[in-house]
Amino acid sequence: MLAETWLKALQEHGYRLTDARRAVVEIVALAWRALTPLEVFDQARAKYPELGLVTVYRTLEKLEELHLIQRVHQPEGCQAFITASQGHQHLLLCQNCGQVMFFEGDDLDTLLASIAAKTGYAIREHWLQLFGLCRNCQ
Amino acid sequence: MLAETWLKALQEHGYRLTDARRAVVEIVALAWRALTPLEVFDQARAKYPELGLVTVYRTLEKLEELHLIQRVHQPEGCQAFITASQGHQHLLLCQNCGQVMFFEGDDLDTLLASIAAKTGYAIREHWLQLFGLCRNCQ
DNA sequence: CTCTATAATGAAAACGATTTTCAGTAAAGA
DNA sequence: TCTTTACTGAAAATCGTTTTCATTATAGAG
Repeated sequence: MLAETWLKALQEHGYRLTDARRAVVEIVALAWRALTPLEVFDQARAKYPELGLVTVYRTLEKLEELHLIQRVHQPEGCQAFITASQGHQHLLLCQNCGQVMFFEGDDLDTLLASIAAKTGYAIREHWLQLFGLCRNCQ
Repeated sequence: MLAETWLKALQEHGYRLTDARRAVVEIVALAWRALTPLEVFDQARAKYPELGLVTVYRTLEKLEELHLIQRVHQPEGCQAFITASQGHQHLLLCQNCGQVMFFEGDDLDTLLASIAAKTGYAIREHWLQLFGLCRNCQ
C-alpha cells in the first residue's frame, strides 16, 4: 500500500511515526483528487479526532520535501496536494469532479527547440497540465 | 501605448478614470516581468504617493476581469500578474531575472488526441509554461 | 523493559496576503 | 454647475499559513 511506503520513507529520513502522521498519510495516499490542507484535516479527523490542523501542514511539508506529494496549480487555487508523479509525467484534471490522472509521453523536444531558437532562451523546464472531463463526467 | 488602451477599455466598460487607476495601469502595462500587488503598489506610489494598496488590488481585479492581465503561476508563488497573452499563446519565464515572453505555435493536437484516447478524458484546455534562462542571464 | 533525549504534538498567537466596511472624495453626465 | 454614485484610503475583518511554547510520546540506549 502507498501509505505504508510513505511512512517507511518518513522513518528512513529520521522522522518519527505517530498516529497523527499516520492519519494524514492514509488520507492523502488514497486520494483520487487533490486535497487542500483543510480537506485533509477534515477527512483525517474521522480517523484521529485529536488531530490538529498544524500537524496536517507540517506533515504535508515533509511529504512534499520527500517528493511523495506535489502541489497542484488550478484556476481556483494552488493549495491542494496530490501523490507525486513518478518520472516525467504530467497532470490531467477533471474540471467537474477533480479527478487527477497522470500521463507521460509528451514529445515537446521539437517545440522546445524551436522556441529556444526564436527567443534565445535556454529552456530548462516545462509545465504541462491538461484540463477536461473524465469519462464519468462527460 | 498599452496603458492608454487599457484605460480606454476600463472606461468603455463603465469604469471611471482616476489618478490612482492611471498610476497602477501605467506600471503594470510597462512591466517586463510579473509583478505582485505589493510590487505594483511600491512602484506606482512613486507616481502617485497617496495611492492605497487596496486600490491596487481593486484595479488588478478589474484588469483581470477584462482579460488585459493574467495571473502567473510560478514555483515561488501565484500572486503576480503580467499583461495577458493575445490569442493562443503560452508563457516563457526566465528563472533568473523573471523576464516574461510569450510564444505560440505549440502543436499539441497529436499529443492531446493520444492522451484523450488513452484516458477517456474529453480534453478542453491545456496549460503549457516554459522556464529557462533568457539571453542575458545565461 | 525502563529510562531518556528530543522530535512531534495541539492550542494560541502571530503573520502575510487579501477582502470588506465605511465615511469622505471626485469623476462624469445632466 | 449640480448631482449621482463610483471610487478612494484607512481601518478592521478574514483567510490560509507559520511560529511559539509547554506538554506528550517515539525510538534508541542501557
